[in-house]
Amino acid sequence: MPELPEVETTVRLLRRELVGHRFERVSLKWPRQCPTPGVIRRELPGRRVAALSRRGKFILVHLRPADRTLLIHLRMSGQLSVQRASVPSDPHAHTVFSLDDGLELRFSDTRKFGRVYLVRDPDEFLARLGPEPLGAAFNPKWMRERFEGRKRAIKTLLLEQSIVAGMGNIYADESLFRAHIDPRRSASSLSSREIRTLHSAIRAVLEEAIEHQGTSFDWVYSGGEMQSRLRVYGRREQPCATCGTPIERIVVGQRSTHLCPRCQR
DNA sequence: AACAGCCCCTGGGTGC
DNA sequence: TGCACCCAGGGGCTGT
Repeated sequence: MPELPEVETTVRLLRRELVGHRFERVSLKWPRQCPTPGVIRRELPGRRVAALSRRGKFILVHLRPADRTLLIHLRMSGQLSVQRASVPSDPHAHTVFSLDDGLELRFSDTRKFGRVYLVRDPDEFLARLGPEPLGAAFNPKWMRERFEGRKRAIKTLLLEQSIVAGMGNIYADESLFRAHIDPRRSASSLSSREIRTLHSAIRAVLEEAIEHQGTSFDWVYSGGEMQSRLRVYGRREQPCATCGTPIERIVVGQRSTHLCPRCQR
């Protein structure tokens, strides 16, 4: 699913249900979902959930003892839920964590792109991620430095997790619309003023999306209301809310891209 | 280093 | 109705 706002929403919901519970067993039915199955089976049982957090699009399950951390990436279609073990499991729940009190943490993932890791040092594991877009380290100066000399489309760079952690296709399109910038523009062509505008737009869009619990789409993620506030994503041929020009859908860097050809330059 | 292109998967939608 | 084809929110890997 899931970009930063949807992952953040997931973390907030799971936090209430998971903190304090103890892992008892792990069932791994799709080997590629977990690159180190032996480590997880050996090290996870007996540990309790101390806290949950998010870094980019990764979910971090902090444990006690604290020398291991469970990391989950939902990729395209992953969903996490906490259920009673007696509730029938859905056929795509390839990874199931049995908890105390008869509960299960289920990782459903239709497209099987999601990943689960148990690591010693999450900071090291996530070292290549860029700054959090809502944190102080993500600022116009950082953006300007990263865009310098980069000829690729600005949209493509916004999707690079080493530049800004957690951006995805929906919110990249929405941010560029709100900044009035054409997603095909070379990153190095942006003026300082445009970078400042884009920086503000990214923050505003993500904050609004978190406030509305993210965007619900298809069968992958539900619960959010942000889809009704999107201005370009998924609105091909519908009139731009600002000028009435039909929204265009093009391909940039092999990703579907939505823009208003009149408002974005 | 930067970048284009391919690949991993499944299932829903569309057009013939 | 059946079926081939296209499409998808992510990201890692390859070769140039």
